[in-house]
Amino acid sequence: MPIDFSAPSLVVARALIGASVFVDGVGGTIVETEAYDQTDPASHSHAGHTARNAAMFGPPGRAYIYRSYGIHWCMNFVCEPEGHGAGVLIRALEPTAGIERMRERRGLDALTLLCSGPGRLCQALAVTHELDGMRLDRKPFRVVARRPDAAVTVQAGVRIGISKSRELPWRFVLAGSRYLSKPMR
DNA sequence: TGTATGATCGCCT
DNA sequence: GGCGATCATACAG
Repeated sequence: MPIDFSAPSLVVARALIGASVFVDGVGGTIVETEAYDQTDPASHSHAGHTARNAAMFGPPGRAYIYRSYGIHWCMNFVCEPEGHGAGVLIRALEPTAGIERMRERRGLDALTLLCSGPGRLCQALAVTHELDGMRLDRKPFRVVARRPDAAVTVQAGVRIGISKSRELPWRFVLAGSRYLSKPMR
């Protein structure tokens, strides 16, 4: 069953734990996500439509990619019906495919540092603004839902690196994963 | 193991 | 002019 990206970002963020994402065949299992939507002061979409966040207000099932701190790229999957300004930030992967290419791009050997953080995983998967607004069901993307019978334990907690709406438990992780950007407290 | 800092882009006030 | 949905490095204890 494909993932229903027209669902609320909280539902999609939870459903994505244990799913997989690949860009040109390089990627792995999603182990950490965060939900954002227009009601949320921490979201880029909160203040409305701008050139940067346009993809968030477009159709669901596409990528929203933005530059973070002027240096890194971060990738979201757009959710909810078109115009709602919601998305899920992909924060960490467990690498499973194209690991040598990730190592070259990251200049690192340590498996746990290749994709454990939103900026790191974009560098490892060569994600840039060129993919902003692109459909997730077309090349170069491939998103594979977790198996319905998969035994995954999803843990919820507060999001990382934000100053507004800090208390909302909108971060989701695969319990016990070694590949998180930070351990769940 | 932790705290501090610089890099540097786009949007906002 | 200020501030991030970050990360790597430098240093202290």
